[in-house]
Amino acid sequence: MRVEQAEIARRVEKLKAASRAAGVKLTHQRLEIFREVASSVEHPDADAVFREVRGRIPTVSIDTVYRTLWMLNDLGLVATLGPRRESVRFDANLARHHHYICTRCGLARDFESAAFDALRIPDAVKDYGSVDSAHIEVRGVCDSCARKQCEKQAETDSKPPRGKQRSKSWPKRKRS
Amino acid sequence: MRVEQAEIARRVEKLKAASRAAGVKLTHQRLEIFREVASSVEHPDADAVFREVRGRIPTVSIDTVYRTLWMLNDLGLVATLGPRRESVRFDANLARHHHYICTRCGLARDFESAAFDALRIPDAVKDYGSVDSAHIEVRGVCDSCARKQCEKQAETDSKPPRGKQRSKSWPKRKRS
DNA sequence: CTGACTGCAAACCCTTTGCAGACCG
DNA sequence: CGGTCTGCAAAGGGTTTGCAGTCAG
Repeated sequence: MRVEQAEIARRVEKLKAASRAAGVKLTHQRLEIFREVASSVEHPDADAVFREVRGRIPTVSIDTVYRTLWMLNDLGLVATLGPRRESVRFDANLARHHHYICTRCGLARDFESAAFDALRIPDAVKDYGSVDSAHIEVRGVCDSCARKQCEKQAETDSKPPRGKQRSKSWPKRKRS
Repeated sequence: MRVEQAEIARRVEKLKAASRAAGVKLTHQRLEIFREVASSVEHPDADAVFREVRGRIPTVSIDTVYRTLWMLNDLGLVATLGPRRESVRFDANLARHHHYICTRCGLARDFESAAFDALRIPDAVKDYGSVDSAHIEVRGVCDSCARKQCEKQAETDSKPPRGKQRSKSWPKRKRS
């Protein structure tokens, strides 16, 4: 699943304008990195972007991906997903939206909720500090993982799933 | 700010019951690690728990903290905060609640919203997979950081804050 | 007593940074 | 052409793991 061409083009235009305005150079690498985030609905992390972009520019380095992603973030062209810090995922959808996240594989998807958007943030929150954004985070197990779970259940069979097996159950991203 | 004694005691009882039920040993270290998460409202990460617990058990190692935290998570005695994976923060408040997070220092606080809890999750979400939980994540800059920002503004003075200064602006956690 | 648990140290991996050459504007 | 940007390599720093001794039950 990808974002529509028209929307991607619109986002790229915005990038061009912003680069000019900020006085940063719009290099081939930067354009492709942005294009990747802008056309994906997967909320890729740096490594995922890297793998994709490498298909088009075989010489890009992961460093450039990191640097560019943060630059885009500073320019306000992408947002980060997650509480912030380490292993962040990026998001070029700047419209108001919310996230569904699979706790097993990390899949992230957007959804909208007019009902929530109409809600007022409780006053108690303002005592903590300023409010820049508010969104819903729904967690669950995505269909794909649920299916795998069933298969695994079949082979593991009667063993009670008790503690201690975390590291193995979360697939780690690997640099290919 | 800490959780009340009575609530902590209740949580510890639950830990004891769960350990017995799961057949895992309730060691001194595990008890103190859990007690730390259970009495904090800071949503500490592994390192923060480590620093605190070390005050009471000078010989604990960070490894044990990690192992125990994930074990508690597997036992359902603590939840994780954030989309999951790496540099996760833990939370022993299992009641329905929401999070305020400072994008500058990472401070995390709970709040409640009956209005949100009454909302129904959009049907579109169910297409992605099962729904285990849903909560609001409000992001902003906490009062403490806002104050520091002002001071810094004073010395940096007239320089326009454009792009490229991210690494420096996010204080990194350090092991003491 | 004995298997589960701990601490140690080293391995892992993701992310960042210094630097010299490449390239955009 | 000059300053920015890139790729490389190495450092940095958080998290995980193998192992042998220790301790809860």
